[in-house]
Amino acid sequence: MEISQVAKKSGVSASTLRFYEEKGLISSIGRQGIRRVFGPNVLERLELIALGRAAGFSLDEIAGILGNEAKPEIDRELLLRKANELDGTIKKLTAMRDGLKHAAACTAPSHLECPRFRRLMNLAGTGAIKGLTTNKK
Amino acid sequence: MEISQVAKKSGVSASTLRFYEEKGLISSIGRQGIRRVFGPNVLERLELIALGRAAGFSLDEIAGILGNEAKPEIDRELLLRKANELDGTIKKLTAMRDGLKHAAACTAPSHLECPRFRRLMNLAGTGAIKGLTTNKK
DNA sequence: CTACAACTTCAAGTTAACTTTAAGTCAAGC
DNA sequence: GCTTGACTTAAAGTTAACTTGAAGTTGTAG
Repeated sequence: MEISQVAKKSGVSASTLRFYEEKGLISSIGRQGIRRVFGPNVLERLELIALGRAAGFSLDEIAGILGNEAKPEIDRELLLRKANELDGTIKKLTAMRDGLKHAAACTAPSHLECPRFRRLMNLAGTGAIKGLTTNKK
Repeated sequence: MEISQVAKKSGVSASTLRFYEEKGLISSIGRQGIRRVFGPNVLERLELIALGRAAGFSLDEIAGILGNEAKPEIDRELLLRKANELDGTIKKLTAMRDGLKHAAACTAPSHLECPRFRRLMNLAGTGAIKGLTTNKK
């Protein structure tokens, strides 16, 4: 497959594919003239990368995890650690969500006068809720 | 208070405080010579900013929400929208976590042969799980 | 044969939220 | 009166994950 085929099938743009190759995340099976040729397993690999990204791994981490073997064996302990990390994130976000919902419904004249909102502010201020972002767009 | 006092009390570094001021997120009450002087309500303001960040607002969004009034009144509908957004994020992360936990425990010889792991990969690949990041460090 | 779309490389640009650096100001202590 | 340390500004640097741009190459359709 040519790069545009891979792009179309995977939903990953050609420039990103080149970027991923440069980073060692994927590799082409060879060249036809100057053009990259990819094997079909690159699609699986791209799904693994997407999975890793969704789980919160950086590209560098993913490169380390997947290695350069065709059939990567992923460390189960690592998965568990990441699952637990996600668990913590989920708990914090849940506290956040509940606090926001309350604040939206609260009858206090100002949010600043709502004790629950204050608690939430305090939580956020102390950094108890940290390391969370939702991407732009 | 001088900037270092605010930094110490809030846990926000002096350079960040200047940066926030430049962005219009906070403001000093005046100057003593060349040095900024902050009023006590800047601390509350910083907590609100931290709360907003934790909820996934960008600094620009927060600036828009808080305005430049001393006692900001925050749009309840906006809070609710953000709460719902968080709800979606939580659901995705939960699916993710469960998938990872399963994959870690799964007895299939390779993750690639576990149907549940494949489903997870597919989810991530289609972008059903998207717009999520956990910050570095 | 020639045009053209799709590829190629390499370098530089983008965004967010800061941090770092260089050069300067200023009040206080010795 | 000089040093010190905490402040000041403005500009440049940082990081991640890409995207964009410029300039060149190639297979194919007409």
